[in-house]
Amino acid sequence: MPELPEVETIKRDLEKQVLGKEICDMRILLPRAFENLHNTDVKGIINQISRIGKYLIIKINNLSGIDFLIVIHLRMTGKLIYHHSSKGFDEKHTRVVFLFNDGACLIFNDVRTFGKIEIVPINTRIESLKKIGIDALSEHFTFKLFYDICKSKKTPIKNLLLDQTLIAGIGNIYAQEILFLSKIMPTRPANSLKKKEIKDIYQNTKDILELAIQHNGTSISDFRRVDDKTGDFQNFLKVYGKKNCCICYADLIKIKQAGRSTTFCQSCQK
DNA sequence: ATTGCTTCCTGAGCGC
DNA sequence: TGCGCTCAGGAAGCAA
Repeated sequence: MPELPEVETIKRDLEKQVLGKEICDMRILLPRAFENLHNTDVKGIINQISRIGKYLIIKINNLSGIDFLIVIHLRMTGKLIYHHSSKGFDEKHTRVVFLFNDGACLIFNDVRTFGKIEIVPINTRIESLKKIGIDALSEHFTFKLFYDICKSKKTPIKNLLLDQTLIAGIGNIYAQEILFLSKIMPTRPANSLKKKEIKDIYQNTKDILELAIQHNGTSISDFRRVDDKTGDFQNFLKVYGKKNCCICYADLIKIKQAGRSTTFCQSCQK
């Protein structure tokens, strides 16, 4: 599932593949893939691609009207695939197709249909980004800020890491990896953590997200890059989907937290 | 204010 | 082979 490193990988791929290209039309196969579909007149040149948390933001320079943004959240199974032709690709689970004036296209494919696209004129409030917290790789995400967030919440540290209104970008895979590397039990109330422990979690968050980006993300099941290739970081995971601890070989414990599975080592994580 | 449960959705994997 | 069941989970919406 695309978390910060996967979305960043897609962002970088898109910068190489579609930056400067002109969108001339859009095919909608699943209308509910859109958050608020007011304007279907999606035409213009892609002149900037950015990311905040797990959101991808594509800025369009509209030649005959107001510039706008295409804001995309891939959720569980969403993919953006570039295809050199607007024909001949696998139509299964294709929800939206952005057509370029050179005949190529960008396909939004999404098996479980949880992904969302929002198209908004520039300088308007983006509904989906309204409540989002600070990006985990932003320079403004400082240790002091993270320390204060932890000290102000008694929720389990894993739930805190997953709360996008506090810190944006961490999902279920990386939250577990961060806590394993930090040797912290995912169930620990955030405000019970010592300064050194918070420091470790903070540093591991930055380190693992950056390392995962270097490996083009984690392809557990559905994640694919824009050219349909997989990332590599699944080969470096230490707890997610594992049965035994890679340090002490003990059986890993699996529990549910906030409706999502958590795997951890009872003896290595305190 | 805060926390936690339910809902959306499809395919993979499993036991029989 | 095929059926029915469980599981995967991000975030909105709602309830406590």
